[in-house]
Amino acid sequence: MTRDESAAIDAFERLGLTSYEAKVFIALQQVGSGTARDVARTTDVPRSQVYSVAESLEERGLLAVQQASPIRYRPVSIEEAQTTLRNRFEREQERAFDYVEQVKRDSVEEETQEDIWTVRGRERVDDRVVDLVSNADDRILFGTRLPDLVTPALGEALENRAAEGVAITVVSRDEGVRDKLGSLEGVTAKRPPTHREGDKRSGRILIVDDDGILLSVVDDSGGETAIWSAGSLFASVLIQLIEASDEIR
Amino acid sequence: MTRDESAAIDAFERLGLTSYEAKVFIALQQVGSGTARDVARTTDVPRSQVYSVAESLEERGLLAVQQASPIRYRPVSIEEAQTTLRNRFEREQERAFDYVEQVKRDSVEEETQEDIWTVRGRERVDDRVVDLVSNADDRILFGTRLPDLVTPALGEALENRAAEGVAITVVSRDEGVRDKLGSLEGVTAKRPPTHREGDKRSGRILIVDDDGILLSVVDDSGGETAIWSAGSLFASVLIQLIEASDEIR
DNA sequence: ATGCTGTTGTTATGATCCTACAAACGCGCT
DNA sequence: AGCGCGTTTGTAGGATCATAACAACAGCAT
Repeated sequence: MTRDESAAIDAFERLGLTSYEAKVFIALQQVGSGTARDVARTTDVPRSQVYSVAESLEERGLLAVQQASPIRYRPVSIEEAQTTLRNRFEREQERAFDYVEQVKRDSVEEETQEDIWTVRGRERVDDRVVDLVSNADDRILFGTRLPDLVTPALGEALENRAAEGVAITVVSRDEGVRDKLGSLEGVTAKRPPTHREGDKRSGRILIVDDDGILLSVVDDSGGETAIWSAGSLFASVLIQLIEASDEIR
Repeated sequence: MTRDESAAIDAFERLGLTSYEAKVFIALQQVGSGTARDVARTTDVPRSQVYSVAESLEERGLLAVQQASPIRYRPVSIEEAQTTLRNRFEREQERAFDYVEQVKRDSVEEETQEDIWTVRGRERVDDRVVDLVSNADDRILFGTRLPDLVTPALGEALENRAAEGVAITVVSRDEGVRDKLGSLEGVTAKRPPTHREGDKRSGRILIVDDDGILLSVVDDSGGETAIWSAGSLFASVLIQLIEASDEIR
């Protein structure tokens, strides 16, 4: 069992297959088609188990069963397997969220709660940044010294807002960041006036209108953690404090 | 626990969450945000379990944790949760199939094996039909008495083939089927010459070039099962037998 | 301070379920 | 009988579910 193979099996497991199912499917893709014995030979799945495993794979639409003696199995094409799995995923997701949308509380007033939230992980922070940006009505201020933190999704969101007349300022001491975002229609890119030499931990800063703020830091191992708040007194006070300093402006 | 709710929980489980995780996520969407106790109140998840469950949900990016006392939890928006899950799915699928593609045997000769395969389930049959159609070079003959078995994907596939100069004939005694497919560019729709009154079981028939055939039946409970073969002597013989009769033509 | 009460967050402990894995069995064939 | 095929049964291990116990702490009356 190679390193790659067990990684692939793990991935299949996260897609909802059991490890036997993953192994049988992979084995069948290797040998093209074959009997239970053929499959058992190329994997460490016991032959007696192949039958039931193949049956459940058939129900999932990942292989075809030939009624013969001995029974032969044949995998569907890779493309077909992918679309089958994807369709299944979309169907389940729809079912799951349909209900959630039904029962979701209309959280109207809740926006003004005095809450500061923590988000861990680069992608999570990405999502939150885009979400905040997308709700901007008046102005957006975004800053980071790390080009990696400027994602395509952020660019799109900023462009959309700019098209709606939202004033957008990007602040960075990194030329790449300024070029990438400054080239967008309606986006102004600046250098921060001061330069703190020892700054190796700050990640990004985002200010939206006068009531939304996000601030992230990057720890030693590269993990990003952000705090954010929107529509709270906290947020507006923090914004005032930050903008009173001349770090960004 | 309503019927809908447990269905939604099942769907979340198939997406890879545990039932506790699903319950906590749903509960948080209902209440907006809250403490472990709030969550435990609106579900049957024991409060002591909420903490660890919420932690794993945070790792999945489905909720945010507020560092306070007591700890407060807040779900991400439904849209964000969906894209997070979808991204995860796509990533895993890519990982899984990358490996499969690496090791997939170049099954060259294998096409000409003498095999007849069985496919169970409407969607599976749909997929196979589209796959066979897409590989047609010369001509396609498709027939069914059931309008439901004419899917959009089939229509597209036929249109594509027609554009490549493949001769396409659709045979049905159902006017709706003839209209739907006959209206496509390059598709000829016909009525079958004979009419067997007692035919309540046949599903669809597909003949591709002179070497691919698929035949499906519908059982009492509406389930569809198909047999098919391509590139085999079986297939060509069957095609000759069928076309010798005047049932379709 | 002291003691009481209720809550919070953590941890431990069975019960239960599913998968992984192994072995045996019935059957048809030669 | 001997052999391969397909089915069935049994067991060990792990994850999840469900409940309980625990220390730490805040509020409040003595």
